[in-house]
Amino acid sequence: MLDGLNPQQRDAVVHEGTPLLIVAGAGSGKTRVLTHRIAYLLSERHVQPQEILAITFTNKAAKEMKERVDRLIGPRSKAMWVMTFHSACVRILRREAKRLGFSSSFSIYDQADSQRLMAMVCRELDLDPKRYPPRSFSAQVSNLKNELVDYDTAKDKAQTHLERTLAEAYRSYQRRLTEADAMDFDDLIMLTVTLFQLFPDVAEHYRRRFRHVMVDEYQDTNHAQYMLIRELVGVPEARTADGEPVREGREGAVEPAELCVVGDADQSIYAFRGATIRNILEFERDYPDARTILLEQNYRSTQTILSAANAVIARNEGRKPKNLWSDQGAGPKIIGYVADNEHDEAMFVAQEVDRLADDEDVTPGQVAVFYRTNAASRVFEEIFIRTGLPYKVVGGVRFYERKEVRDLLAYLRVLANPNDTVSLRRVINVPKRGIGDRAEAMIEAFALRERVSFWEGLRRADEAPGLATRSLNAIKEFVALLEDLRGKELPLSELAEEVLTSTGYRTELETSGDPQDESRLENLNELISVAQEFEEANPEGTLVDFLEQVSLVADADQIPEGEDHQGVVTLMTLHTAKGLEFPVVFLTGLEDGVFPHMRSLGEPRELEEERRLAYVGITRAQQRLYVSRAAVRSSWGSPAFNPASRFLAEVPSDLLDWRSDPQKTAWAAATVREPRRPAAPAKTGGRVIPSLSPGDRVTHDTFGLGTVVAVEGAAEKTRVKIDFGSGDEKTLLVAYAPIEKL
DNA sequence: CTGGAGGTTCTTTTT
DNA sequence: GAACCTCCAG
Repeated sequence: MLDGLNPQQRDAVVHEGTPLLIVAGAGSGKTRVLTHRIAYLLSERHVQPQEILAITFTNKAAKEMKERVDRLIGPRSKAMWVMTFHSACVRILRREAKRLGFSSSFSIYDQADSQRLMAMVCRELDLDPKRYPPRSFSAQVSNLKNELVDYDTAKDKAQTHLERTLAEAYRSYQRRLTEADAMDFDDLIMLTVTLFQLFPDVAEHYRRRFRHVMVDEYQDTNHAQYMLIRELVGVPEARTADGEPVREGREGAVEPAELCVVGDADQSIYAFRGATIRNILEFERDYPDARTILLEQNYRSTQTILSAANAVIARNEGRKPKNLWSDQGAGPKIIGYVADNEHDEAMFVAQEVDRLADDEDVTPGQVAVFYRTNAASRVFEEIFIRTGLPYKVVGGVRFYERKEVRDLLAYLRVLANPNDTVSLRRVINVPKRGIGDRAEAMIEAFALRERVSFWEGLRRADEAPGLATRSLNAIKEFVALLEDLRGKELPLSELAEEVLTSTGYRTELETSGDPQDESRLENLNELISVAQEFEEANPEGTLVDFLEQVSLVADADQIPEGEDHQGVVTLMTLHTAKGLEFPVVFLTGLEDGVFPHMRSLGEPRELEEERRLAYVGITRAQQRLYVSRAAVRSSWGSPAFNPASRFLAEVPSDLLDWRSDPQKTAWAAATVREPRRPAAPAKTGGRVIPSLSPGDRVTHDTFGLGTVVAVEGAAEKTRVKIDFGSGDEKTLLVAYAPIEKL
């Protein structure tokens, strides 16, 4: 059980009695430690499998952990709970739903659903979408829930008119959710915490059951998840989201469970969804008798790659110093490439993958391409298709986010839960059946007045005033259709097929002239085969189970499986890449404004998060790392000239081997981005903005002749430092300064 | 009620 | 350059 572990790993596996924090640098074998720890608990410490709860963030991580434990100890592992935060909470909530006023087959709303619902609520409250954007409201409510703030508290805390409006929308939104017998992603966590706090007997049940709680990627937990862990472990002290200590009234009736968390503050990249690095930094304060074990030996990458990663992350302030090391030798240098534009960059990647296959025995399956934003995947797809390179884009416009897929799922959801108003209204006129906005509004008003659900309103449509006969007939037909479908006792996949046929959805797509409809049909068939697979894997599975699984899939769950990733190049965002490793990694789009992202440039804290993202990206590579940037990149349809990413300069130059002359495109560094709308920047209108790089000679209207010393900043904010002789250097905004290039 | 024209926003990152 | 909204004619 302890074979092949280094001393620190061994300590972590056998540690006993007090809370344990494993600070696991990238590639330091943390999954190995976790799985061995579980196996050790079972075989040496006589812990029962059902007493173990191991929590991860993605299904993929959970699945991998489960498989590896299985390999160590065999089928006994089945009784353990190894799952994501969200699945674990759903499992608990389904059992106890009644206590919170939900049915056990409640729907789960993803981000798109909750945005739709929030849009409905905002319209109902008559809010001007310009001043109160529903998307922003939806995001803010999500943030509140991540901090366990309910709408009453939000209302009490509200200072401004905007905050009061938000609290109002929050209340209304939550009421609609409950009426629809639905929970959003954030509710899954928050309501589980509420459940434990409101019903001590439920909390105690789970505390008695789970004597060992393990949490992976602890640096990515938000406040709600932090509290959930506290509740599960059963420690009476906790703190609020603001860091204030609180002591709950109860004393633990059950001895606290043994807690073991694994994480790495340098890989915290989810602050935007409420993750707080404080959870890991202050673990020792939260759990006073905690032990911390550091894993610094890296088994993944060459020393060159690690040195680059160490140098970059060292620029972040206030972090605990950590130095990854490897005994694998230096390996090849990091290769840098400056492309003329994004097409050139993608072409370079494609050619390099080919070359590696020919010269270095590297297969496409060993290669990954990372980018900052999903939108960047397009160019790679175009070029890879043209060059015939096999690839798979992970995430992006996800399968389950496609319109037709959501439509079919919405039908299924309505069949499982008639109160699911968001889904019901989504499909009420899809395909077109003559129930328009007006008819829908009439029904809504009627349902509201009669205090019945929207579905009930539809069923009683003949009592609703103001409906045109034509609309009424259409509604009657629609209701009959759904009731007929609901009455059918069909296996899942056949039910899905039946929905497509009886609604006319399939016929509509088949007979339309739109070439895109062909791929829509393919997607629907794909969904039906997903349903078939589900049936085969879960003979007992219900429609509700299927819908739940579909709601909780993550991007990372779709990564091609196996060591060779089925022979294809894997393309994904840096966020999705966390936790993975590849022999060859291309880190693309290293431009200020792209990566680090434009919106982080002014914010030191966000910039540090971008840097951690860079650290995550670099440390995915095992053997070879490529870094590339494009001098010109079109975004939003118009070209942008971005300077080199500051992260490139943070990689020690002796580790980097530039494939092309960086001077070649240096001119672009200082070029001002083309104005997006010709009218917008009136001040610069008509004037030719000089593109400058260090060494250029310029003249200034008042300061006279000078030499460019440095260029910094992006786009309109590009500043140049110019030496006008006599020792005085001036920093000027290129866009406004009266300078001319000589 | 539908569909097309025209305008607007959008891009961080995700369970 | 796509996906979404709004407005208006038929």
